[in-house]
Amino acid sequence: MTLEKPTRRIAPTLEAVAAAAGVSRSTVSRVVNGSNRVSPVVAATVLDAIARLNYVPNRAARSLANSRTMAIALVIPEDTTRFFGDPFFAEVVKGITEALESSDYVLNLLIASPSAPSEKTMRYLLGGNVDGAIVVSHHSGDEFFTTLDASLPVVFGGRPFQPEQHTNNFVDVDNAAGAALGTGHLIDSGRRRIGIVTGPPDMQAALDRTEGWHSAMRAAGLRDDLVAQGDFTLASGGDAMRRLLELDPDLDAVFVASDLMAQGAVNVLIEQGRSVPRDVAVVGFDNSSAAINGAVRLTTVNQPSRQMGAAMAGMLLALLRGEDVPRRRLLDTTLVVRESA
Amino acid sequence: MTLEKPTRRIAPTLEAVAAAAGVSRSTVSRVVNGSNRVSPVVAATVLDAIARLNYVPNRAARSLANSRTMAIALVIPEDTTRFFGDPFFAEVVKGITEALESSDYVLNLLIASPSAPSEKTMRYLLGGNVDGAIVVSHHSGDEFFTTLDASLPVVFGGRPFQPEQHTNNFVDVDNAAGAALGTGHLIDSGRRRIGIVTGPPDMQAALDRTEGWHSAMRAAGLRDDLVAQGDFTLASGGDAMRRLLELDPDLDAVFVASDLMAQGAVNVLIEQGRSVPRDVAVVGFDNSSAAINGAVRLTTVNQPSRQMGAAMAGMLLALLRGEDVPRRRLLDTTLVVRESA
DNA sequence: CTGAAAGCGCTTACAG
DNA sequence: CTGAAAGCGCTTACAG
Repeated sequence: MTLEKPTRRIAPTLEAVAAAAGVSRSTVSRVVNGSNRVSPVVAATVLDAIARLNYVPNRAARSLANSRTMAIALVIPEDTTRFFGDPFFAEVVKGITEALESSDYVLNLLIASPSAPSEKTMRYLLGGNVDGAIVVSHHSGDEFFTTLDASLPVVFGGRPFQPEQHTNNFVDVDNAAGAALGTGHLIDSGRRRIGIVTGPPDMQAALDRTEGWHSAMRAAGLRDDLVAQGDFTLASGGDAMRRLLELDPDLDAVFVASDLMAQGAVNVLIEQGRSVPRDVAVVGFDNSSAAINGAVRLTTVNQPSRQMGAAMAGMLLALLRGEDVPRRRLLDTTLVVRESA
Repeated sequence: MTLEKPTRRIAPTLEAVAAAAGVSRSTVSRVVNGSNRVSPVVAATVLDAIARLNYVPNRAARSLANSRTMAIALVIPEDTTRFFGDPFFAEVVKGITEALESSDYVLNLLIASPSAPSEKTMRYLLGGNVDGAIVVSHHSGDEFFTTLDASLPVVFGGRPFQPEQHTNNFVDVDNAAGAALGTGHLIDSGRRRIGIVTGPPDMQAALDRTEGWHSAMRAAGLRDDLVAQGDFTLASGGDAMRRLLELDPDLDAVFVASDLMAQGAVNVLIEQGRSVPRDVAVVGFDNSSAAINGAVRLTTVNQPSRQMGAAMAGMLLALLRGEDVPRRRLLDTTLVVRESA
């Protein structure tokens, strides 16, 4: 396909290709779909005709005939600003789109409400408009999505809150282990009064990270009572930091459950005249661009966000191919040491 | 549609509804499509059957029959991380999705290369897979998109670089006027040595903002030679700021063509021991969340990003309805004064 | 206002 | 390996 000036000329059909190649529609269909039950010579003739006519199969017709849409929904049960405002998700989306680029699937963007999906969203997902779905940023209370896999192949970005007796496919990191890793770095560097800024309790990853902090603290014989809740936004990180400072002005470190929140926390620390990391050391989570964009470059727990996105898409693609794939995939976290701790 | 447990039951067809209602398929089709050529009583019966069977029309069949896809492409000719990394775009996307929520259209995400679209992208766009497209973050050199409107209704987010004799539909602000507004604020507050951090020269908005700065400076009789180029990323803003400081260590203000870059510039200023705004005043552009997320809250030129997104979607929807709408829409910028200037 | 019928552009058993 | 034919689930003139 050369980059000629686009025109609204009538698109050639399978029929036209068949006529041009002097074969039946069945045969053209077979070569288009890569069937091997076509003789090489005939296939070559057909391919030639396709190129000559610049034939592109009609998706709707194809979809109607074989009931496959070649579309995947990217479901984001989250406020857009919140979701796209976090560079971690930008990387995940990038991984997904890259992995899909070489496939024939297209991505349908479905922004759903954090609480419950709209009727339009439900109808769309259940109405056979997509072959599968990737759900990112899942919150508890949204059982619609966790039971959606009864109707559709679904992969979650991050282990979702699951109804009893139900498990979903997902790609994630071991959040508890990652949090323990980050907290351990603070402990190892001699910090003793270590607080945490958590994520929202309706997200599994937030809960797991909090738990990792608790266990690392207890294992080191340190008090794990300095807790303030955030919601994964920058502003909430600052607010939580303020509360921690009130709870204990003598704290010497804080583990923050996301880099964006950590950036907010660092801003507040500086604002209140504390030096980072001298007075207060800060460890973030994600290793997104938020970790290097702020006033202080953050030491943080790395999540391979891009690969996670690619893994989500890869898992879904395998599912759609009917392959029997491992239903959960945990990637590794690592510690990235920079200035903040 | 109640939130019952999704199952892979065979979806009821138009045919089934017709049988249940005791009418022809034509009639059911008419009530589904809101035709008024149906008697009220019959319509009621049909509606009842539709509700009872939980009927949802098959998109593919519909699309095949009337060659409308009810899908819109959101084309992003930009690196994902870059695009989604800028909160300004997050707001625009939010405006678009909100405006589309009440329509029957779905949004297909098309991430294209900044240089040239992939063959897959071109085929998709020209292959009748969408009814229209919204192109955001357009760069020069990409004539494919600016000539795409010969085949498809297209709306640009931001006035695109246009080939000669060609104009595109777009929604934008008057970038030059906005930049002059921001620069004027610096001048009015007594600053005299005012630099600029520009956006990339392959984007029209960047060029226009630079021009607005030039004209405001010249109108005030000030030297407009303190220029450093960025690319709308945070890091580039910092780099450009460093260069400006080398060009003239005595500069007392800088107009930065985006908040994200301004955030980077502020970081560098602080790092180099300059107080903002005392030593150097900074005015950004966008009034995105980047303006309030950094170490210093930015004075900035507000773009109504959410409304811009909504306007893009609205314009495209009108075009798809066949309405004769104004092909370009300029929204107003305003100055938002905070701490940085 | 309503229905019978053709048609949208593919895929897929079924024969051969 | 190849083709004729039915069928996917809708819409839309065309009659009446």
